[in-house]
Amino acid sequence: MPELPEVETMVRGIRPHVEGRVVHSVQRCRCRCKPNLIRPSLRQIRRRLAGSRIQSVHRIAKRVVLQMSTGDALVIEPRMTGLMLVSDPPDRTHLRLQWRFEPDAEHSVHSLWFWDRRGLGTVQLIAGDQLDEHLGSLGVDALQAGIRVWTRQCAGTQRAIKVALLDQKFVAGIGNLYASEILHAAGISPFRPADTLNGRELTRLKNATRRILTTAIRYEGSTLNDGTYRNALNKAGRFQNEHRVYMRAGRRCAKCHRGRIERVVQAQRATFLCPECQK
DNA sequence: ATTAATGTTCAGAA
DNA sequence: TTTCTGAACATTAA
Repeated sequence: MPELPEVETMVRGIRPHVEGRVVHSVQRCRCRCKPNLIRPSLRQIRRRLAGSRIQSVHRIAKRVVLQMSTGDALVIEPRMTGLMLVSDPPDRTHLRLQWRFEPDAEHSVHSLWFWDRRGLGTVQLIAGDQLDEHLGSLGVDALQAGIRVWTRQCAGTQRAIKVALLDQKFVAGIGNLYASEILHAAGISPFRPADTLNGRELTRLKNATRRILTTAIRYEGSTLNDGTYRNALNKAGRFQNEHRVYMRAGRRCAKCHRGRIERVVQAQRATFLCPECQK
């Protein structure tokens, strides 16, 4: 679930509690932790983090980045079910990592937590000069992408536009849920080869992307039926109530009132669309 | 009681 | 070079 709006909500939620804080200690929680959770070793992370200050908190695509005063960056990748929390977690058994802060008169929160039910998420400490290399060839952030970027990227691939939207090198931050919602809002069929979109459609795609993502941020993301996604205070998001196609197969299209929403599979992922108003 | 489905990323194959 | 496939893991629904 954590796509761009959910990760942005995490960042905004933890920022006031963690910016400026000095890390006192880093604890691995008592759940069985997978070997690929953290890099480098916990010992090295402790050595390089302890006593250093969190300078700022950013979102880069679907990652949370804690910029440390030492120049190091802590890059958290929630993947499927990871959460950043400053309050009680959904359950204790899936807590993975805890950062304790030095006591501070201006802050009531004393810990930051990484919680992850499925355990696919990662936490990596990256030296400052290696951050760009670590993030690799991420595309332009979906909220920043202008018509020039959309035009260039779409011209560069024949893949179905829905499949391209999931490629973080194409444009960064969109995941499976928002890809369907964006294409529906833009009135573009998910099957269209990206390089067949005309200028008018590219403009609609750019505008729909910004509108859907900013609205989803305002609603603090989507919490699906499994209830996994939560904001930093363990509260559910509200954008799931605004979905027009995602998980709505068989229901009438709320936009054109003609078609019924269909579920198809593209690149082994579910795609939802209205065959009447997406062309 | 198996099997399918679910959000993401990446390595390796086609 | 680009695109596709399966695996990493946990949980729920059918």
